[in-house]
Amino acid sequence: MGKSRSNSPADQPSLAERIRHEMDAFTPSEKRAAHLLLSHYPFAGLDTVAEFAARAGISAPSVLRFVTRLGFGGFPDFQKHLREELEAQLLSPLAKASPSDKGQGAPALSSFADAVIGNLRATVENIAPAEFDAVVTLLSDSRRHIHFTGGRFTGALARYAESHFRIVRSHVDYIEGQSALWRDRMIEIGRRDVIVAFDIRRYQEDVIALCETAAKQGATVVLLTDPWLSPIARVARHVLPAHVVAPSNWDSSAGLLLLTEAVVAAVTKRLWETAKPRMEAVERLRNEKA
Amino acid sequence: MGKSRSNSPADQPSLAERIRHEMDAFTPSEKRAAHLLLSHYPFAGLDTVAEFAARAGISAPSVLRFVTRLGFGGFPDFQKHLREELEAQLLSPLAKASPSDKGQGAPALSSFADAVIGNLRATVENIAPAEFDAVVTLLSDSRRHIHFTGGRFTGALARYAESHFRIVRSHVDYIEGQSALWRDRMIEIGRRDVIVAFDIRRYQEDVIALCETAAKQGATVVLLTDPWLSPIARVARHVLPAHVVAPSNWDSSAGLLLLTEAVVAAVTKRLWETAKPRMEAVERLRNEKA
DNA sequence: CCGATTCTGAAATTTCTGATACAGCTTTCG
DNA sequence: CGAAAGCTGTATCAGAAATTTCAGAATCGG
Repeated sequence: MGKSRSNSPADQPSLAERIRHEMDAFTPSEKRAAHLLLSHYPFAGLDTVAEFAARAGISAPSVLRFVTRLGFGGFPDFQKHLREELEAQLLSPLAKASPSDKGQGAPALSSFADAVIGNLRATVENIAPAEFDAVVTLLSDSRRHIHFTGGRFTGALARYAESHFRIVRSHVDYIEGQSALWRDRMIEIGRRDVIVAFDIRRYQEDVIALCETAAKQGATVVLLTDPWLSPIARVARHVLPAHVVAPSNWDSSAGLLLLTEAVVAAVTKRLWETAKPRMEAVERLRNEKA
Repeated sequence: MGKSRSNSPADQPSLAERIRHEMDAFTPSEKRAAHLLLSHYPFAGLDTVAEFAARAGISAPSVLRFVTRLGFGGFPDFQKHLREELEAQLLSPLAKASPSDKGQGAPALSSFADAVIGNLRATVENIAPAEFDAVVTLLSDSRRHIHFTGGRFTGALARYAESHFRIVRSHVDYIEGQSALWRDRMIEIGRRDVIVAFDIRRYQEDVIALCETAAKQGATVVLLTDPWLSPIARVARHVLPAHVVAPSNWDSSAGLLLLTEAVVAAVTKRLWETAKPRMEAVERLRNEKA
C-alpha cells in the first residue's frame, strides 16, 4: 500500500490538535471547515466533499483548499489519515486496558502478554459460531478420518492437536507437511477424510499443495490461519482465523492454540460416552509399559 | 423478505454480529469478504471497493454482491451504515466496555477463552522477573548448546520453541522425550549444555529421567511447568510456572506458549545483530529450494 | 475612495469509483 | 456421467466525486 504523502500514522499530535493550533492562520471559510470537523471529529470528514461543504456552509473548493493547506495531497489522502488515526485510537485502549504494569514484572513479558490477550479477544470476536460448531461436529464424526498438518512453526500446533485427538478418538494422524512423503499417502485420501491444516503467513507452498490435492480428491479441509487467510481458504470448507500480531519479530500462535484447545475440549465433551472408556484404556496401556 | 434498505442506525444487532451469524449462508468469496471485514472491523469497509476486494483477494463484483446480500442498496449505503455504527459506538463508552457480546458467540469458545485469558494474567503475575530475564540471558548465550524436550502433549511446545530458536541461533535441537533414544545422546551432554524442558501434570517419567541425567552431567536445566511444579524442578536452575486449568477435560498450554513466545521474542531481540543476517540467510536457502 | 491582493464559489473538467452484463468455470444433483 | 444451477472474474459503462479554472466578491492598504 503506497501512501502518497507524509501522512504517517505516527504523527504524535493528532490532526485535531494541529488544527486547533493553526486555527488563526486560516481564512474565514477554512475556519468554518475546521470548526465543523472539530465539532464532529472525525466523522464529519469521512463524508464526501460536497456533503462536508454543505454542512459547513461553504463551497467544495474551499474544503479542498482546507485539506491542501493541512498538507494532504487531496481529499482521499485526508480521509485515509482520519481513518488510520481513528483505527489506532480505537485499538489502543485495548492495549493499555490492563493496568497490570505494577512496575514489577519483566516489562517485556507483561507487554507481550497484553498483546497476546488482545489477540485472543479479537480472535474470539471474529469467529462465526456456526463455523466453530460445524468444525466441532465434523471432527466428532467418528466415521471420518482426520489428518493434521502444518508448516514450519504451525506444524507443532498440528502435532499438539493430533496428540489430543489421538486419545479421544480413532482414525487420527499427523501428516508431515514439509517432506514430499505425503504425496504417497494421498492415494488413500478421499471423501471420508478430513484435513485440518494450520497455516499462517508466510504461507507454505507444500502445505498449500497438500490441501489442494486432498480437496481435489474430495476430502474436507478445515483451515486455521491468520486474518489474511492462507490461500488454502480457497479449498477449505471451514476457516477459523486467529489474530497473530505481537510485539516481536515473530507472529504469535496463541490464538491458534486457543482455537485448537477449544475444539479439543468441545469434541471431547461431545464424544464423552466413547472417549471416556477409550482414555481409560490408553491409560492402562501406558502404565503396563512403565 | 423484500430487500428493502432497512439500514436504520438503530438496528440493535451490530452488523458484525449479523455477519457472524449468517456466515454459513455465504458463498466462498463472500466468506472471504466477511472474514476481512470482521478481522478489521469496521475499517476495512471504509476503503474503496477496489481496495477491499484486493485485500480480500476477490473481485470487485463479489464485494458488491456481498454488500447487496447484506441488504444494502449499494456500497455507499454500506459505508454509511458502518460510519454511523462506529460513531454511535464511539459516543457511548458503555457500548464497548465489554467486548464479550455473549449474545451467542459460540458459548463454548467464549467461556473457554475467558478462562485462558485468566490463566495468562495469572501466569504473568506469578513469574519472577529476575527468573524470566535470567532465562533470556541464558538462552542468548551463543556458546551454549540448547536442547528442547517435552512430554506427550508438551512435546509440541518444545518443537515450537525449537523451530524458532533454530532460526535465530545455532546449536539448537530437539530431543525426543518419550523414546529411549536420548540415552545415547547423553554422553555428549555436559556443562555447556542447556536443557529446556516442558512438563505438566501428569509428569512424564522419561522426561524427568532425561533432565535428572542431564543435570547430573552438569547441564543447566530450564523448566516450564504448571503451578504444582514437575519433579524436574528439583534439578532445574530456572523454573517458569504457568497456569493451566481450563473448563475442559484437558489442561490448557496457552500459558506455556505465552512464556515460550515471550522468551523467543526477547532472545531474538537481544541477538538481533547476529540473528538478522542469519534469518536472511535461512530465507535465502528456503527460496532457492522452492 | 480606489487599486491591489486575497478569498470564494459556480461551472467546466478530469479522474476514479461503483455498478452491470456476460462468459467461463465449478459444483451440485439427477 | 451429463445437465442444470450457482459462483466468480473480466471487461465495460455510467455516473458521481474530486479537482481545476476563472471570474466575481470581499478585504486591505494607501
